[in-house]
Amino acid sequence: MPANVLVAFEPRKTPLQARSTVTVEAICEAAIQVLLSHGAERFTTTRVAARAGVSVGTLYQYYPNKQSLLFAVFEHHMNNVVAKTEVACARACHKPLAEMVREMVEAYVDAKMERADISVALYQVSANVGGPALIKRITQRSRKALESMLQTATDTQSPPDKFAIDTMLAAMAGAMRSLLEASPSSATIRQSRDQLVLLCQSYMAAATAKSPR
Amino acid sequence: MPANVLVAFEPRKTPLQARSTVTVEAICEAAIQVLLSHGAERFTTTRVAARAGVSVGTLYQYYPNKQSLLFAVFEHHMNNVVAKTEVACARACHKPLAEMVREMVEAYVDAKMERADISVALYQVSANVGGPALIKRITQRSRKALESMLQTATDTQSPPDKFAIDTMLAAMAGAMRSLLEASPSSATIRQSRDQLVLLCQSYMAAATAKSPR
DNA sequence: TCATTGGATGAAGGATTCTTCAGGTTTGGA
DNA sequence: TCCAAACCTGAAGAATCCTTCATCCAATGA
Repeated sequence: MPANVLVAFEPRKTPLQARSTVTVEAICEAAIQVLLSHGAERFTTTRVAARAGVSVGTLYQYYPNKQSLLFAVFEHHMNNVVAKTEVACARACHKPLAEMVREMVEAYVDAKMERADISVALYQVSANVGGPALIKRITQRSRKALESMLQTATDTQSPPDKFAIDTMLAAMAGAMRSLLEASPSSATIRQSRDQLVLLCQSYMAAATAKSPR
Repeated sequence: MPANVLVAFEPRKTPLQARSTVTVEAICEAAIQVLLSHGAERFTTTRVAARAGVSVGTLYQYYPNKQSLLFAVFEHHMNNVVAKTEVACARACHKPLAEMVREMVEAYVDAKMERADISVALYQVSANVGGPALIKRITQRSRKALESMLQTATDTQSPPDKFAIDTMLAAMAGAMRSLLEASPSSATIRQSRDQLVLLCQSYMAAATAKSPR
């Protein structure tokens, strides 16, 4: 029951005045910082509030519990990444397969890297905050975007199927995680990104090459 | 400082009599069960002891703290998986590249699946228990085994480099995780395993095809 | 047989943490 | 200006948890 899992994390109330908007953003940002500096184990609502420069009570005015705060940060980050991936997919339609894949992978890597600190921090949390349920949703969105794009490839008749796409998405996530957790130099990032592009390109080509030609 | 991180998790004393060996194994097994049924957040030494049918004090006789228990289970599982992968690598020497990769990937998937419950349970924990440090060690071992194997491929001159191998390992881990967390049917497992084989084969071929021919 | 070492017990101290709520402050419109 | 709504505060209740240690039981070998 993914739905039931997720409703428990809904925010308590939405900020109306400008003041509270600032507060909520400060809380989210503080949450990330606390996650990074103290780890998930010692992630405390009190600590978050202190770092955000507000009192605990304020935090609980917007998030019914600790998990909902974590979930909000998690969801926000994931939505941001998928959104950028979707844009890349839309932009890459009607091109050769290899080019499509490259643009999509690069967009994904860049989106993750844009706030590498958040990405890293959230790995500690995803499992304990309805992560799987959310990841399922996100994967579906990504798959749809990819399917639409791949159907318009100029050099393939039968695009890779659902399973191939899901496998690729999971592989990308894994490679990305390993990269992020190594706190890489920008040179390493470029190199790994190229490797990931190659991986996805060759897999997609192989998953396509079965029937046509 | 991976070394300093890891020493803090060393067990307190090793069981000598048969009785205590049973106890320690019961504790480890109970740890997994508690992890699965209660989640990492509510993973408690008291709960583990209760499930193992011993008292908390007994637990602390063998593990200096909660983390060291988790770490022991984690390490044991990882070592088991790498070991089986290494065996597969050794067995697959002096064969064509594609066959090598297939045997190795299948061994990896099978090893993970053998105790899928443990694999799943540990995802919740790896980040908070010196996981990254251990994973680095494990990755190095795996990489070495793969490098040795790939050098003996009968149909390639220049095997894939360090970066390609690491990328593949990370991708495999990611795909595996996604598979495990979906609590798949045995049909799905076979299918995903084949996809993963194809992914690794095509990537390794592509990473090789650069210079030679 | 019996002393010695290994093994097991579980109540309780010490420390955190989550969350609430009664009461104060600020904002924005009438 | 003034008031209602939005916001903020932070001490404290309630609930866990981690870990220790004084004490007892079991095994082993001399």
